[in-house]
Parts: sequence; structure tokens; C-alpha cells
Amino acid sequence: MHSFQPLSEHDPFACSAHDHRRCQHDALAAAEDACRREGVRLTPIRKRVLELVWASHQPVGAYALLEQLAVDGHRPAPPTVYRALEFLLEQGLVHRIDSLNAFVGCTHPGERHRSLFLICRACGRAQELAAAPIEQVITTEAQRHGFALEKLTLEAVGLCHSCSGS
Amino acid sequence: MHSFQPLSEHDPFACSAHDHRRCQHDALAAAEDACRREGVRLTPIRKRVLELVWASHQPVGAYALLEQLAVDGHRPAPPTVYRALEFLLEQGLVHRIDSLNAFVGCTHPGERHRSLFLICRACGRAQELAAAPIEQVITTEAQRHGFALEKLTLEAVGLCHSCSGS
DNA sequence: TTTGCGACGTTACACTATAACATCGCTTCC
DNA sequence: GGAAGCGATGTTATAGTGTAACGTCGCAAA
Repeated sequence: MHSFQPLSEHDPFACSAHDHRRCQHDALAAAEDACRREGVRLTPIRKRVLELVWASHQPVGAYALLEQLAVDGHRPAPPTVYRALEFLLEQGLVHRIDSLNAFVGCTHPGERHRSLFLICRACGRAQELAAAPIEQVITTEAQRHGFALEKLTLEAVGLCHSCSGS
Repeated sequence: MHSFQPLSEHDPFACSAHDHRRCQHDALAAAEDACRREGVRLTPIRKRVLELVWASHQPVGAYALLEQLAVDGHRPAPPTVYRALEFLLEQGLVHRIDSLNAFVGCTHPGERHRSLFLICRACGRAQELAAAPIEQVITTEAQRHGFALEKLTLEAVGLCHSCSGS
């Protein structure tokens, strides 16, 4: 078993310039570790859903996942995949992109963090960035209004460096 | 006709402490002005939808609007209200809250701006804040990754000062 | 062996959104 | 005046997203 490479500095927009099987493999290995540490079960379905989410860096919808699962021969109903996604969300293994109704693998599982997503409207890929500095500004601003912040949705849509032609 | 009071400093979480009819009235007056300036038509349906959106400071779903319209006797089909909302979005008179699939009146119509929304999970109200400082941080961060930012979704969920008991 | 529980299966449905085409009223232009 | 064009709305149907409720199954603890 090779040492797990934290996915932090990965650029999903560097299209063909990266070995994506490595991303997927590392993410699954990290998930196994995380679930073992937490004492929760990464069942075959949950693992398969996570694997499918990590099939690309493009956020993927629940029904697209269902179609992929159908290819395996399973043909589960919607609740099955939603339950798997709920589990993965709770364990911090995937994120939900509200503006797309879609899900994407978390690049920092295990670390407590908030994220900012850069979503390319051309290639559909999303990059997760640590939102710590922004979080600080927003928390302060919220407090100024007596607001106790719990959840944060930070999503930017635009063009990535590959798609803007530069 | 009384002078239009910019809605900027209004606190929607100050529950009963404000005359909400005033909010609604001012928003409609501002919308009339904005549409006249832009040379677009604030038709009866569009105006009514805007009025309903401004019936509270709680983001409201498209189907809830449909139900309200039905009370008037209209009973329009979904496309009618979605078209009205699309128009209001284009004119910058309402915002869509992605994390809620809901719509809320814009408190700064006419001004070019990005917004951060504070959404109380207890009372359901939302406050719109100018996101200029945060936008600056995010734009810079995006540029550092070669990402050309176009749209921004900034939504914070938590407890407002009224609901947290303070 | 029984009991409890977590995970998954299954059915049915609720909620959100849009495509496609019809109609209607208004303006423009000959 | 009549035809053409166009924006707004009506209408029908359907696509896409998400969940409630209940049943089943297997495993572990008592």
C-alpha cells in the first residue's frame, strides 16, 4: 500500500495532464481509512457510489449515479443512492453543490474545513479550495449582525484556465 | 408619492419591529421605476409575483407562489410563475437562493452588486448583505487559479439574533 | 433463540423546473 | 385596413430532483 498523497494541490482543470485513476484510487483509500477510524461501515454500495462520484472532477447528479449503478446490473431505486450520498456527506467524503444539485468528491476528507468551489461552466469540472480566509471575513460579518453561522455555501461559476483558452 | 427610502440598512430579523407593508410598497415602487428606466414591462402578473415574493423576508418557492396566485382566482400553470421569476431575476428585482430552491426580493435593485445571504434556519428569514469585500477576496483567489469568475453563490445558514434568543 | 439494529429494497409520491406549442393583443409597415 | 412580427401568457405534457413509509434481511449481542 503506497503512502496516501493528500489531494490538496491538485488542479482538476489540468485536463488530461493528470492520472485521474490515481485521484480515484487515493480517494477510495482515504475513505476506507476514514471509515475505519470512525467505526462506520463503507459498504459495497457506499463505496461504489463514492467511486462513481470520483469517476471525474465533474459534480454528478444523483440520477446520473443511478444510471451508472444500473450498468453494474443493480438497478437500485432513488432512495438507495440518496442514502449512500447522505452517508458520504455525513462522513465528509463528498460535498453537495447546491447550485448544480450535484455531488463531488471531497479533496480533504478528515480535515475540518469549509470549501469554496470554482465551477467551470464549459467543462463542468469543479475545484475545491480551502475557504478559511473567506470564512473568517464572513463569520465576522455575520457576527456583526448577530447571526450565528453554521453552514456555508460558497460556489463560483465561470471559466477555468483550460476552457478560457489561455 | 413619498420619497423612496433605500432598503439598505433594513434588518429583516427584527421581527415585528418593522412595518413590513412599507418594505413591500417601497420594493414595488422601486421596481416600477427600474422597469420604466429599462424600458421593460412590469405586467400585472410580474408585479403580483414580486408583491408575493415581498410578502415576507422569507425566501419563497415557486409553487408556494403558484398557490398564492390561485387565491386570486388565476390558477396559472408553473411556466407562468417561472417566467415571471425569470424576468424579475433578469431585472435584478429578486434573487434565487440556491440552497433553498427559493426566491427573495432584492434589497438593492438597480445597483450592480453581489450578495451574501444570511438565512435563519429557525424563522426562515433571509438578510441580504453587500458582498463586495468577500467578492474581492474570492476574485483574487480565483484569478490565482486562472479562473474567470462570472457568477457567485454566497449563502450562510445559521441562527439569527432573534432566534438565538439573544 | 430471541431481540435489536443498521443497511438496503420497494413502492409511492412530493416537489422543482422546463419543453413545446397555442393563443392573444399590440405595434409596425406596406 | 390588412398582414406580419413579436412579446406575453395559456396549456399540456413531461423531465429532473428528492423523500416518506414500510418491508426484508443479516448480523451481533443478550
